[in-house]
Amino acid sequence: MVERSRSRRPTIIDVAERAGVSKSTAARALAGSSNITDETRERVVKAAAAVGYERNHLAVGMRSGRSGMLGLVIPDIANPFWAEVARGAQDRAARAGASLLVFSSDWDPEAEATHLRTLRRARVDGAIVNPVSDSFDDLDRFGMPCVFIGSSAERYPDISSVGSDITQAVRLGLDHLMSKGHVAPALILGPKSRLARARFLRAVHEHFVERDLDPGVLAVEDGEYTVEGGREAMRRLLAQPRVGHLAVFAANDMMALGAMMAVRDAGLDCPRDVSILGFDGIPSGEFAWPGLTTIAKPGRDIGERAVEGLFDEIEHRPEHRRIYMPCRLLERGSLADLSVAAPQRIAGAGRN
Amino acid sequence: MVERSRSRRPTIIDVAERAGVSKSTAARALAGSSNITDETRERVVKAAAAVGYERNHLAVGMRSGRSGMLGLVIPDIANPFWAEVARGAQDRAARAGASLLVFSSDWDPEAEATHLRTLRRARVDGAIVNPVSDSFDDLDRFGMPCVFIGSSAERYPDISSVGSDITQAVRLGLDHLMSKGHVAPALILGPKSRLARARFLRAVHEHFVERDLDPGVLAVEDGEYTVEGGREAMRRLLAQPRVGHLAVFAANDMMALGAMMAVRDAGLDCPRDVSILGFDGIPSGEFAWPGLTTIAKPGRDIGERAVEGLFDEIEHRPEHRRIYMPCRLLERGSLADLSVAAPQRIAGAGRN
DNA sequence: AGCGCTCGCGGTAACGTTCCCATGCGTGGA
DNA sequence: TCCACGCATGGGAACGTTACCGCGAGCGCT
Repeated sequence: MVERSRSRRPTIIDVAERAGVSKSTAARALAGSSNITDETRERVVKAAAAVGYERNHLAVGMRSGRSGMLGLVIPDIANPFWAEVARGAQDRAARAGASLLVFSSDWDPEAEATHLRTLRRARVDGAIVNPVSDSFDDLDRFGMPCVFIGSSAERYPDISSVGSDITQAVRLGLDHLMSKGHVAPALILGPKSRLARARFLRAVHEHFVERDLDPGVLAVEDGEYTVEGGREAMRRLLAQPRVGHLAVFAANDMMALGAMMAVRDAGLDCPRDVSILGFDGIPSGEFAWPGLTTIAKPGRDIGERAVEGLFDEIEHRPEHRRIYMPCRLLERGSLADLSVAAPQRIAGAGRN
Repeated sequence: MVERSRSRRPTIIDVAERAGVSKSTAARALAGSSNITDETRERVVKAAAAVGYERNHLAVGMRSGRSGMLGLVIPDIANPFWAEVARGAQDRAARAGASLLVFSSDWDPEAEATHLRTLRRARVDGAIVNPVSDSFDDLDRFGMPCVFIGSSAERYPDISSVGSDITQAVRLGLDHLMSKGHVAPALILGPKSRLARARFLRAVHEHFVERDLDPGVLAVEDGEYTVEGGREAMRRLLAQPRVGHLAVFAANDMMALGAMMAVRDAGLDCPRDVSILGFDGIPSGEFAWPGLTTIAKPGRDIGERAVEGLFDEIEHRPEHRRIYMPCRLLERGSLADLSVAAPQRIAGAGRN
């Protein structure tokens, strides 16, 4: 049974005294390292258990310069994608015996700066950051080993980063759309200021050019990365004159769900009249009706790889690698199959 | 401009030297405390800015016994409800200048114990825990100020806790159901082992008894707190003979969404044939079709209050309070209104 | 048998901070 | 004019840990 003093947490000195050795010996025994008699080690370990000793990581950190803590600064932990990233990072860190300090920046550069300062003061060994601003000059604001997550990381060639492979994801999506007979999907994209938008668009263009198709014919609508943004974008799309079935590739699941609402608002049916493909893989897509077919980003894997990259950075193995994690297709019900079901419907579909 | 040494982070001694004072004076100046000439203080502050000094919280923690960090152990940060709790806790902690160490236990008591040990070693000032097991004996495993979250906290009278007010939530739900003409809803509850289930059921009974109704007539199905659990429970419910419209009150939104799927699987329509009321307020409910009417738990508020309670605990203001946060109704589209549309249907409704 | 090496252990310094106490100077009152 | 008090500052210890160095004993090799 553990004797727990009411007043003070036991230190290694308490352990040493109880074991009848010096604190150096006790430390060595507990570190499991070299030059210790098995008998002495056992005595120390027993004493440690008896007094309920638990190594003080603050003191260890002070002495070694390693706190065993990592920072994670993401836009919002309550956002399902970022929660997945956090979960992956947390699991990977825990497996390496590290802890994770989590902060949400709410897409606010000032909050981000505050949190980074807090992390530096806490002497975290390094930080994983999704930079909220697409452009900021002063990389000194980090002042510790860092790994970036997301597309905006591209702007900082000196910092290694982990993100999803947007190019692969877009190709996956377009191929799937084509396999279902949707040759020229409309695009619902994010704000022009965001780097991810350019990446998405570039991938679409490449894919079309490779197939000798003209990407110029594609309708494009921009919006905020929100349900409302997608809803409005879809409204504008539906207001345009068109022939036949309408297929939409949204750059974000929230927008896709918003688009789905707009379709319903307009008295149309998804997937009968409009097909919608999302991008993210958030859980809500599963419960929508129809289920949202989407390209899922591997949020958890991204978090894990970011931690691994951060360890590399901390150990001064500066691979400075830019890692793009592959995405995968989540096929649910929001895409009509124009290719097989009813060829005659292709002509007649979407009479509106 | 900040001079940042390649090698070493500046300490208070660097600041003191640059300002031409002793480290005691520098510390006093930076602490903003007593007995310092304005001129000296200014010189120190300038020197600190010049060398880019940032107080080492590890050292502060060692010296003061306060690390400025709090622990949060929840089942799964990737679960939307817990992510909300984490967000609230994080914001409240940040407002008090504290950082949050987040861990996911995955409903595994062993993982929970490991994380608590890690938190103790990190010398967090306290921890917020959702105890995964409904019963565990050894409260010593905490060994630091603690606040519990959730129903299972009820078993530990010595530890203050924060949770949602299940009684109020159930009444709110039942009142709303009755106002829509659903007098005897079927219940989809969690596993019998969970304390929350008993709380829920007790609240239902009280509510019925107060109205001189017999709670014995209510159909009850149990299941895991998952989509699949809800789906199966609903399947069993639909297999029972019944007359008229079926109303269901699920103890959890995931189960409610699963139930909605089962309704669709059976070729029925929600809310035309079956009304479903959920409990949690997860975002996915908004995107389901129809939108899930539900009782929303104030996850964020719970996280905030838990941190406040933890501060009380740390400051030895042992209020030992049991706080129940009120829930609110989120009205969407999954409930049929039998009271106005077709009064004659009420007679036939919910006889089962 | 003697020398040297290895091994087990103890002592001490150092990490960066804050707090307590001492010191010295200036000022006001008797 | 002298003493006492207050205030700004400096010096040192302590928080708990680990790394380094040194010492003594034992053992093996020449």
